[in-house]
Amino acid sequence: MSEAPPGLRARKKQQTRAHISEQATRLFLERGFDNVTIADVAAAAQVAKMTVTNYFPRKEDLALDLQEAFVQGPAAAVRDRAVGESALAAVRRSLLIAIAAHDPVIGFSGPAFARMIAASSALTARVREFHDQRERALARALAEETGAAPGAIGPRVAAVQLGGVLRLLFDEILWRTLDGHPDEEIARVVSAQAREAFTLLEPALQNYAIR
Amino acid sequence: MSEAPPGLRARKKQQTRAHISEQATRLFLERGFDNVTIADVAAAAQVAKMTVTNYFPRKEDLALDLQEAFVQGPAAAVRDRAVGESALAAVRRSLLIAIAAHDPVIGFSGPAFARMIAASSALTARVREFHDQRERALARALAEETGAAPGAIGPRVAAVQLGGVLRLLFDEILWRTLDGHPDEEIARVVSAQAREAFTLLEPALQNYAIR
DNA sequence: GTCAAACTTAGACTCGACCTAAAAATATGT
DNA sequence: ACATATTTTTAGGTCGAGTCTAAGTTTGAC
Repeated sequence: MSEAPPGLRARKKQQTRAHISEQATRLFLERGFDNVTIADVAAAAQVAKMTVTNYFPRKEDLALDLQEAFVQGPAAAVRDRAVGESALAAVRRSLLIAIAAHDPVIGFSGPAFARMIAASSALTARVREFHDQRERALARALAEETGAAPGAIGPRVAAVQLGGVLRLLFDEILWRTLDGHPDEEIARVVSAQAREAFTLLEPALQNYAIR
Repeated sequence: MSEAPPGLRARKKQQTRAHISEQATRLFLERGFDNVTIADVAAAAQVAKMTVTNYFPRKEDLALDLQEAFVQGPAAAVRDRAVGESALAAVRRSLLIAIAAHDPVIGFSGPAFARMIAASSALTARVREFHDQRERALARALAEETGAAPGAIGPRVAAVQLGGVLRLLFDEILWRTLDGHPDEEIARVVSAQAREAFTLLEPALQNYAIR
């Protein structure tokens, strides 16, 4: 059930899904999210409208495909932290690596993509929702890692702080991309901002969730 | 222009607006946000559909009328803080007062209202947007009060921390209301949680923005 | 009282989201 | 290889939010 060679049907599904996503992204970048209808996407991908909404229940999902990595990233960073490393240090380390790599997941998505998001309130709302889910995932991870009592406030306050700083820096990268700055420069500037921001959290979180 | 006795037209506008809002709220609480159409509201208020969307561009605005107080509250608390009081202390103080007063603005809105919000993803998304706007307003206030350089990261990190804790406690109140607990008990429990949460922020913010 | 501005109305339209029934494609058992 | 079952795709429709326009009505100013 879980194994076995993928099979024709499964392969075709992946193909169709990828094809629809590609066509959608192309159209969105060309014309802007709100100026492309689901029918347009279906026509470009040569499938029925229903097939598009079948693979992507919400239109926003057509444009934002990195959801999983985005939401689970920081929680995973905490779970995988080194011995002696605090949650703050783990999140900071993984963020600085992502910044240096110009990782699309944390906002390095190119000017066209940044414009697409900023121009659509539906998309910014969806991104906001992802930030929220990410913070919840982080809170769960922190609760498990610290063995906190269920419903305890500690992990949630820590998640608010770490997740909030990540959100703040994501916005910063997006904004600077919109402003036309090159990725190299943005990485330099935001890297410094990240260090500064996490330093401000250190008095509260320096010794939190050390493995 | 800004003064002069209100005038018949202005009074009627306020009246119409209030009347539509009342009818809408009544219907939403009776049947749930998603089970009431704008046409239903228009019919109940005996106006044209267009008049409803004229006063309330988004359907969610029909249900969430406390926006202004919600968004500006914490920023105002910071601006009005006492001499020698930190931003954290000011926000905490105003929150504890609001909790003791069972203030609807911070989540004491009754079980029916809480159910209405929780049941509608459109409404929870809008609430999330308000949290975001509130944090931005707070960041602006903190930047002004500390005389930070434009674009500085300090006030934004502080706003993330304070705004995040407020959001967390708002959710807590809503959740406990949904769970059927009486306001009195919720106020007691959340009051304690608030003190605990702000205490966790103290190492980072104890001396921030003291007037 | 007349006229201009502001507000309301009816009706149409687009689009996202949802549903259903049928058709097409693929997998499975003999 | 064939018949049958399951999954996926399709066509067509409904609903409701949001937007627009043109015409009607009310109010305020001169």
